[in-house]
Amino acid sequence: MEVKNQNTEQILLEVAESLFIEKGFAGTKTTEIARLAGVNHALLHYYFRTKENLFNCVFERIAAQMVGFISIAFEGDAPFFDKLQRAIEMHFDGLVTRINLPMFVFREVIRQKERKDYFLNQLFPVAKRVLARMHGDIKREVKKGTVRPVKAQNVLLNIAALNVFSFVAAEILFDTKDKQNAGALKVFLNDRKQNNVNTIINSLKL
Amino acid sequence: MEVKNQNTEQILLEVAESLFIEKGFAGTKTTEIARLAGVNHALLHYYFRTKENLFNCVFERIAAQMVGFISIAFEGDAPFFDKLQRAIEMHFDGLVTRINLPMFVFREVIRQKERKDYFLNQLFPVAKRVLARMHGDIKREVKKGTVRPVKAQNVLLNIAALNVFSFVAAEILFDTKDKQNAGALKVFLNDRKQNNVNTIINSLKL
DNA sequence: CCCGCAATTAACAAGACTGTTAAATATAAC
DNA sequence: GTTATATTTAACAGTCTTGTTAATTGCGGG
Repeated sequence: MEVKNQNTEQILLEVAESLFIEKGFAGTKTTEIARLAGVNHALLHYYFRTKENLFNCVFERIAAQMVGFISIAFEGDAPFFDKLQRAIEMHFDGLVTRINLPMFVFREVIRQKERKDYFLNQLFPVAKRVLARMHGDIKREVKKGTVRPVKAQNVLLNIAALNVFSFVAAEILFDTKDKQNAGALKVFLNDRKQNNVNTIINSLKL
Repeated sequence: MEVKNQNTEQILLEVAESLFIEKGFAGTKTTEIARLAGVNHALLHYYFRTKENLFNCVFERIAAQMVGFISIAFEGDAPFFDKLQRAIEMHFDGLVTRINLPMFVFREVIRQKERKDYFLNQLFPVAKRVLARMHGDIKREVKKGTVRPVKAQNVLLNIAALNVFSFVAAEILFDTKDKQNAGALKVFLNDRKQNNVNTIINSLKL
């Protein structure tokens, strides 16, 4: 008999997370979660009562991570374009570690209004702070004549679009689970990271 | 008794399409498709044999549409930036009519390797032609010193990223089904369209 | 050692879901 | 009108899935 006490709950959460991310809510079966976690499937209900409940636990963890990626550093008073480059690269690198999180969040956020509201409520304070800071920076640079007059909101969306889409494209163009493609994938992502920084900065420069 | 002969198959296809798009493959039940189509659920199997089969029919129709959006016009010899603007706007407008298609395709393409291969095989010839033409144009402009040296592939991905993400963001920020938001949604999308054109063009201009 | 509680298990219940079948009905051809 | 064929229906079978329950095991405190 193996030792499984203590952290059965954690194991279930981890397996559930990876399955939910891969297959979505409807595509994931609680029996499979239990099987892969190596525990009796009644235990899943013992700890989490319902599938929906378990999913919410998983979703909250992931939403927190996603929001974390977005809180791109915009503090300090380094030159504007340096800060911008650093922010884009940090956001991009954050996504590298969890390639398929954006897809997951989009898919599941759209599925249910409460989930969307929850996500947006997590997101808003963070986004607001970043936007405020970026807005100030842009205003200053515009006055100096070094940056085009643009809405901070659009810059933020552009960064998110270019970065996130790079990973969605990667998932479609490569088989991200197939280790054989690791090299080509890495080259592709590096090229995209460089491109995203350049595209944003060049689109702003005057 | 209502008259339902003739186009039962079409009705099923249409209902199936809207449900599959909304809820994904696993989230859609054949019984619900039949119920919403107002036909006996055995008919669904009579016409399409299996759920998988029905889904494939739906998917092929949608993949064709998606690829159509991508075949952004790059013919003729108008000035480069005019062609670029037109292409971005056409792609964007194509998506407006089917806001939630990109999400659907991404979600389902990732789910199954054969589906991904099918989609890529549809996509490649179109993308190749667009890329070849764009590559020629960029080369010419670079020689003239009017455009930065960039890979056509990256420009294409940037356009797709900015446009597609605008709709994903719209789906998250607004309730696209709620008619009440129609006004705000329209404003948001128009702003994004303008932004996407400007961002791409300014990022290329020298 | 034993009491009480948490963790675990097997068995089961109820319903959902996909797909089949055999019979009934409509339709078109002759 | 009869026959052949396409369409439609109700009923059902089998499996999958979620969730419950009651019994069992393990374990720490007294």
